[in-house]
Amino acid sequence: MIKIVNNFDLKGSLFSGQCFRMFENDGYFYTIIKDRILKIKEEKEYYLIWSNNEDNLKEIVHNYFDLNRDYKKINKELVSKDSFLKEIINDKHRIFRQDKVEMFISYIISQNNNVKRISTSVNKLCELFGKKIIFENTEYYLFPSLDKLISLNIEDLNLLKIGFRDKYIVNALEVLKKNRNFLEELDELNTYEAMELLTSIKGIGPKVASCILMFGFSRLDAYPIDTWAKKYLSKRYNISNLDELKKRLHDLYGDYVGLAIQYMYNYERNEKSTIN
DNA sequence: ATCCAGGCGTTTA
DNA sequence: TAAACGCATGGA
Repeated sequence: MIKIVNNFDLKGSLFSGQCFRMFENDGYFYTIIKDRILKIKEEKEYYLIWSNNEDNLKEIVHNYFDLNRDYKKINKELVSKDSFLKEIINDKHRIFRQDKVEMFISYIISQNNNVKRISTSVNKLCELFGKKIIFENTEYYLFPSLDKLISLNIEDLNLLKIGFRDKYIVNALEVLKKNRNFLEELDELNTYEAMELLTSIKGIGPKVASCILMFGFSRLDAYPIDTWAKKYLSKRYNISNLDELKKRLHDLYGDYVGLAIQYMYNYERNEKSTIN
């Protein structure tokens, strides 16, 4: 068991819709970092964390939850540029640094979909094709390995019941099959170039590409504008020309435009909160 | 029953 | 070239 300081909003960040394999059970939060199952207990001043592999766990957890970044400072900067953000920013929200392959696949599934069903589908993918792990007498399934993923065909993916998205995944996996280092190489590009490359893949549009970069590559200058963020933005801007709006947002918020948009998303989605 | 969900690709006017 | 439309599925 390790202890980390409770100075961020684990629950809110976990269930904000950025990750899909989290759950809460019997007073504990669970999430999975690659091959490690995390079981987390929230206490007043600390989070207590157990895992099937606790080697170097503290560092891995700090990295995953992005605890080394000074969000308070960034937020102060954002508010100084746009006082409207004051009522919607959250100094305790964190953008997790998740697995690139997992984000690549998960956010293709996310399109025209809701968080609950995305979660069900991603978990199903893991149960069908991922490695089983036993932790504290309970079974968990890891996200499938790259080898396993690129071996999957359309019939395999049909089992997920994700409709038209299955063929997009097969197509995207073709890219990884041709170049297993595609995502690592993508990390060498700037966000604009990475967007261009990702959206050149059939089935990956600007929204999905932004989320992959934001949550898999920690690019806070991406533009994850979904239906919720649009609802917020439509109150202040004419969103009929999305590219023009993105330019204005970047001018306003700079390299943290994605984080600013994330606050809008959280605010709008939580306001309507129907546990979706 | 109709609408919508962390949209995208294709067709149409 | 922008707007409209179809797409699979399931929950509200």
